[in-house]
Amino acid sequence: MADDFDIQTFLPYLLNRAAETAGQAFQQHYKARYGMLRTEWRVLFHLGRYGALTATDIGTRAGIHKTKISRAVAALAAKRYLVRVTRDSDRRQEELRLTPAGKAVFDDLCKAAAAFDAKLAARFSPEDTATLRRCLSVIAAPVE
Amino acid sequence: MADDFDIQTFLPYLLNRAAETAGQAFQQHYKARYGMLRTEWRVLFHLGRYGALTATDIGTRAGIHKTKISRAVAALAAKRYLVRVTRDSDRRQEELRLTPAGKAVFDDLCKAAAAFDAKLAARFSPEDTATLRRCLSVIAAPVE
DNA sequence: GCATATTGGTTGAAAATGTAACCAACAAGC
DNA sequence: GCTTGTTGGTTACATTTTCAACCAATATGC
Repeated sequence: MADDFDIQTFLPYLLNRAAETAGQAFQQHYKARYGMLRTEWRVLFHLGRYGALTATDIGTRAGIHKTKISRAVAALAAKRYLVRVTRDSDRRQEELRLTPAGKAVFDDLCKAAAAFDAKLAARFSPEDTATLRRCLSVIAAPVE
Repeated sequence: MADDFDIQTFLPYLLNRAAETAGQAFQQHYKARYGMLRTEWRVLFHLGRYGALTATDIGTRAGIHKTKISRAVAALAAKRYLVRVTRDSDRRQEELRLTPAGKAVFDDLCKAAAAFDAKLAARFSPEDTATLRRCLSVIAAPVE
């Protein structure tokens, strides 16, 4: 029977609820202050952290579908947070680069993110936090 | 500067990616086989596990907004997986009950869920899995 | 060179979600 | 009784997401 199974401990359910709670709480920073959507913040982040990338690069690294990237890039470009530079080597590709304004937002959000992360992690012992991050990385990685 | 912060270890990001990977993988069971959405599966689950509840009850327990519940209940009713019984004590409330068909789907999905969960958990030591579940529960709980 | 397939990225329509307004049943004050 | 406020639940509309079709640039086979 199904009585020995409880959704309260079901990992996909727990993961989703935890992700939603944490995500909602952090979204304040990029949404309220900069009117950004989650995908926009992620794209911004990747560019700030890893330098100029193409849309496909970001999609691959972050596991985001290209249509979502495309729209996030358009939104960020409209906000003047990034510029697109068509590559000479292959004129289909465009390199995305943060503008100074985009870099400033990135810096600000990184600070907020680091603080937020620290506050979350502070609820557990360092060992548990490390275990948590490790397990999450494993689960997030595409199945073997 | 923002160089000491990496999104790869940022908990909201990790949580979201892990939740998405796990959720996508499990969704096969309820989506492909029964044409259900995630909220539908959750509502079904709560009814199967905890007996007759009202829409508001489920929303409170699962942290789902009432419009999502409302639509999920309508979809489940259309599939004849549940029936609504207006309460005499308060005719605004409707008790939701699984039909035999709904119960059968619930049983099947519980089996699949238990197997899926076991497979996920098997990637870690029992201690780490316990830590993972505990941390996720804490994070998922509304902030104090 | 030319035809075909592939890749980077965008666009449009359909599905799903979020927000707010809404309706009916109840409760409280008077 | 009548007004006002609250609650359970649905509906309408705007925003997002998803899916498929699409266009242009490049690569491949001949």
